[in-house]
Amino acid sequence: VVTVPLDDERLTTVGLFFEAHAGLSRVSGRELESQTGLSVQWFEVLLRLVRSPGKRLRMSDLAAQTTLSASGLTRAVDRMEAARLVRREACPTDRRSTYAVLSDEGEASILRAIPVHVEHISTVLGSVFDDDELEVFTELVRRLRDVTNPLAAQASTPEALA
Amino acid sequence: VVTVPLDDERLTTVGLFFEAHAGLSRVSGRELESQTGLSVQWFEVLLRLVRSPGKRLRMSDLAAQTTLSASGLTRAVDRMEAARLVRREACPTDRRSTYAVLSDEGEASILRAIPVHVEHISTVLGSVFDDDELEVFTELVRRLRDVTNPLAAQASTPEALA
DNA sequence: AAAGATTGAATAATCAATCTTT
DNA sequence: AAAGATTGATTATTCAATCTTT
Repeated sequence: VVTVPLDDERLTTVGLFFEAHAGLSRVSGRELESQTGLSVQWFEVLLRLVRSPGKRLRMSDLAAQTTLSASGLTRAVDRMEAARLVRREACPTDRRSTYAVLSDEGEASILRAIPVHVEHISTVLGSVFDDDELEVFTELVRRLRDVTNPLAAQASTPEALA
Repeated sequence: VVTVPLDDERLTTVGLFFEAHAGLSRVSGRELESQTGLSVQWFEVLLRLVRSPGKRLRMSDLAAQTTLSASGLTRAVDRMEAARLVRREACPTDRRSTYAVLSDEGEASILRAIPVHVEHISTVLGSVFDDDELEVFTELVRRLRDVTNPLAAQASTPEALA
């Protein structure tokens, strides 16, 4: 008798979710990298910065909004600074903090990359969902995000950007 | 005039999806690791094996079914073999192939871990979705998975398991 | 003491090259 | 030549420890 649920429904949901992520991540990462020279990670960072007031964000806030840890972000910003996409600036009001600031090159780069990426994911999502389904999917994913990743959720609320 | 869509709806969908994945992965990874000593990756591998006929899978098939690349899987199986959770066995019909085979310890380990993990993700999913929503979500995610990760999709069809 | 950021050391992931078998 | 698997070398990620500022 099988007493362990090898095929529990929620286990399946999570498994599919992880597989979908791995697939989408691989596919859109390849596309993005070949078309724009940006990795998914750099794209994420630059996108956060270009959307932020003053095109800057403190290192710790940027880490909270991406998939990177604090030290992971430090290293990533090192490399992006070497590539002239961002620069570091001291925070005048709290000398513990450092701002990552989008450079002109970084801005040009992300503004070039966004349409390419949007075009690609539109094709993918368009081939999977119709408009209503996309709306439902987005809403359900948003709720899952709010619960599992409250830091990211907080970063995108209007108050947090004030 | 802003000509680049910084807030395209599908870009938001994908962003939320990635944030949700990062959150769920972190949260359930921590829980799984602390409760069972298995990383998400090892859990995935063991789960695939325990579900497979003969509790074994060729290295290349196992790689296709997980988030690991071929060489990534080789390294992971090295470590899991050292931990006595799996062993390698030669394939009698094709000497290029190697089977990764679940050991008794590996089986005990995954059978212990599954209920813990199911319990945890049930709590999370249960706090986000009601039953109908979970069903809708699962179906939409499945379709996204089928398109973006056809290898994983293929692995779970009945024919592929025959 | 705690927050913010960084670093060193260890661990893991990836790419191309390699080896064997088909 | 191509498939299957592995290895070496490089790169990236993580953890704990460190340093400065609050």
